[in-house]
Amino acid sequence: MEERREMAPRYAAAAIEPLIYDRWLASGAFTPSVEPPTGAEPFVIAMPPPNVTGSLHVGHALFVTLEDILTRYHRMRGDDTLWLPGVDHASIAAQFVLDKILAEEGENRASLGRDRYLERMWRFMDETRDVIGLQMRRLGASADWTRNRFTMDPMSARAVRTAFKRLHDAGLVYRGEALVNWCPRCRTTISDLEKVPVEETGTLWTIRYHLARPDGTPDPEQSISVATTRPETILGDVAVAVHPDDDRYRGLVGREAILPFLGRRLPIIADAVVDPKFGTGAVKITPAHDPDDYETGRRHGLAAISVLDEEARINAEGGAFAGLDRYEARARIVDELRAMGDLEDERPHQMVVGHCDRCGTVIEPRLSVGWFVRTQPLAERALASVREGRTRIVPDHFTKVYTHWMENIRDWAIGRQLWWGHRIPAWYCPDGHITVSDIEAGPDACATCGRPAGELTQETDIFDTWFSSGLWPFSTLGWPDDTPDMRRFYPTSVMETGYDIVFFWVARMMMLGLFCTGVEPFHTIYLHGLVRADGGVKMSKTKGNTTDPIEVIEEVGADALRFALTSGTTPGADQRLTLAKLERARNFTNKLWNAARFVLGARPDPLVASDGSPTLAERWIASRLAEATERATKQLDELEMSAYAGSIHEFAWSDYCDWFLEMAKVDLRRPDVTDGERARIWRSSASTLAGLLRLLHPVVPYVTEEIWAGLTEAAPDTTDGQPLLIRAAWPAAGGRDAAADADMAVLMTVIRGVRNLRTESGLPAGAWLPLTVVPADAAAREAIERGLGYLPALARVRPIELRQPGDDAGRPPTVASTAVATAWLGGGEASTEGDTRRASQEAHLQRGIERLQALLAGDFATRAPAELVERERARLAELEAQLRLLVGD
RNA sequence: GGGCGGUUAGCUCAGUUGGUCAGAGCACCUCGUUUACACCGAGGGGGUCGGGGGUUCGAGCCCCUCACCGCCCACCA
Repeated sequence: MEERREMAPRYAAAAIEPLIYDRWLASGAFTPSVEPPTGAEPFVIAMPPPNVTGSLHVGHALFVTLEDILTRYHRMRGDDTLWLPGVDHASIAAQFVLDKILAEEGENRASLGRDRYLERMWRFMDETRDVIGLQMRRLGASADWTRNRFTMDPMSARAVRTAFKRLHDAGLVYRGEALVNWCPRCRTTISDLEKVPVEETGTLWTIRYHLARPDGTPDPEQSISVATTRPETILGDVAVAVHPDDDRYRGLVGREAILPFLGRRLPIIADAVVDPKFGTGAVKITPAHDPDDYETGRRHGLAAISVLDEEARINAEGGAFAGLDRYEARARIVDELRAMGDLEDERPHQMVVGHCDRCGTVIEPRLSVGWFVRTQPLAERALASVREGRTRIVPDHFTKVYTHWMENIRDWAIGRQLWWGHRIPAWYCPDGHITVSDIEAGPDACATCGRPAGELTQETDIFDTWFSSGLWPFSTLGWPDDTPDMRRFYPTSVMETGYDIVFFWVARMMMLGLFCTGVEPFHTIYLHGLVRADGGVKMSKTKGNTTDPIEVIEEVGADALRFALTSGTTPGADQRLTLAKLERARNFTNKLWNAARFVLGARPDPLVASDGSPTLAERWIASRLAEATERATKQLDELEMSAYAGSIHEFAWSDYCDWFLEMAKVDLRRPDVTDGERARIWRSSASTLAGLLRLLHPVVPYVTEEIWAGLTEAAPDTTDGQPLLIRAAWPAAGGRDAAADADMAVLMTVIRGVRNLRTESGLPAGAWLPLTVVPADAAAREAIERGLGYLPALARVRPIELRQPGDDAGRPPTVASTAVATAWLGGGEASTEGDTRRASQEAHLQRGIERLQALLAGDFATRAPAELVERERARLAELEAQLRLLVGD
């Protein structure tokens, strides 16, 4: 342990934080004890494992902070707490990133081959995994690193195989042909979720198809025109469809048109899918390249002809256009149609085009055979869990989003034609039988015909990354085995993640968790918002407006970043991280530091036994601490992290620093104070500080831990002999002291009134002025009497004359009046400025009085609860009294 | 085309079940070198809570409607 340093006036977060993290790590505090503490409730928080594709951004910092707050809180509560960290292998994203790196090295997937490519990927993973781990630690993540997991580790691989086999056995996965989303650049299938719709202005071309004469040749006189945004796909046309009730085309149904360039005969069919009002009312049918057409083709028994290859070039089916890229082909076809006189129209057209979420390339619907999860049965259970309250979504309004998606869910294409990921554990035998196995080495023989393993070939597709991510809450704990961790830490208490991945991840975890384990994978889904750049725009690397959390930490410290990200937010709502917010948070850590510097520095030496009874300041702050503790506990239990941060900030800054410490100074410096009393007052300061540190530790763990270290030396009895705050107990709320609260309220009112009066009257701020106080009644007088000792220092007044109620003889024009007392300062005449202020104050009072009089004259007085009416009456009386004083009767 | 969220002081945002809720921080104005902190202290100015209706004794908070802003979902060629 480093030597105790002199506390500097500035808190040097960046220098201190790493040392503290090492202390935590060495203490083993992050890892749950081998045996769960007796009687402890389990608390398990789940995090979205970051993609191992690079370093963390400030959005990751947000989830680390929120999860760490809950983890630290529950650990202090004595719960059997686990926060299991890890990373996700992110197949498509990882390959996208690695491909770019390889390109710089003059290599590519093909030049390396599968094995060397994967080798290179593992090296890349090892590097980034370390970076992510270090960043999380720097943020203060008190996660259990002994259980650090990776979605590509053997434990996860086994869970993936098992889950797939069980789904297969249950008939919930199938292999089949379908039109899938294909990214020609990533060269893989992607799910509907990975396809992002982009509004674009394209072109709507109208193309004339000549009708076939009986001999099969095009009729130059007769034609039918179709509208399309994708002329290149006409090469795959197999029919032309019109609406059955469309009189314009009634006579044509059953006849045939001739496909330009290829001469294919296209039956003209009738189908209600056609909107007669759009375009020409006649639609070209291209089953292999359009989802609607695919369905239409199936209904009419039409062939599906693929004309594009995996890189979206025209294939051999395209005749003379073969080999051309889809956009080149489009231009050529349009040109030639125009030359032939068969391009009837060409106009700009607003449309939505699907792009690859990863690389931005326009997605191509592509006919292929692959593996799918039959989602409906799974979704029904996942819906019931939320509907019936076994899993709760916070904030609540996301329940609707979740429900809507689940109710309209479509089968999930889980195969990916990539290399990096879990290979689908299905084997094919030469006779076409499929064997699914959960054994790592694969099946011994074909499950259907018994052909030996040597004759079987494994599926080359890998799983969609989200399939393995979807098993996260239990694949990380040893499932499918019935491990101690499974029994102890499953299901998860709070699943904390961003709302942007509820479908990708949360929904899949719900479905797979329920299927695999039979229970909901988590009790609560807490969704946070996105962190946006200053100005409200989304952060993105291409825009260059990302915030590097480590840079921020080096500037203001991890605590400040954590506090800034936590406070002033609403669950599920986006937030902007501004410099002002970070500075405010940094100032707060500095404030704490200095408060501690004062308390620790004020320790009487020697510190004798305490003597005497607590002062008003001591009793009041104890009462306030009790209230703050109660509130913080409730807020954290209800996952209101922002409100928690705000309320403790308020308690620390206002109650403890601005009021209590200032009053404690008065008590400590009283000339007649005994050593025993001084010791008692100081111990109150220290123990309140200890309580404050405990309450604050979850959100600003470093600075509180550092101060705690000082406290354990200076006042061991306030820290339970616990050298590390991270292991200290969350405080139990003490009792309130109603009498102290009431006295303090009176005193604060008087002090604020006098301070206000000083400024309002234009009296010098630094001057000691005589004060006259006339209490409103005997009770107020007693309260003021009890707090009288604090008045001189806090209001900078002396001497003080405390009169009997009603005795306001010699009252000058400028006074401060409140419900509890009237007071005035001597030693100065009211300035001109004071006069104008008085005028505005008078108007203000007048307005308030009129409003209250109107209120009390109406139905309010008879219909509202009596206590409310009373309260308003009292307010009116007070305002009237103040006005009388102001205008001098 | 549906659905959701937002619109509160100059800025960034809090406002739990309708009744001191009109708030915080920053910014602004005045004052302050009292031995924790100027990354500070004291005081102050500033908002008809997007517009318009309605329910209620009483509405940022509930209902209707309109206007912007943002997001999500969606197969119209």
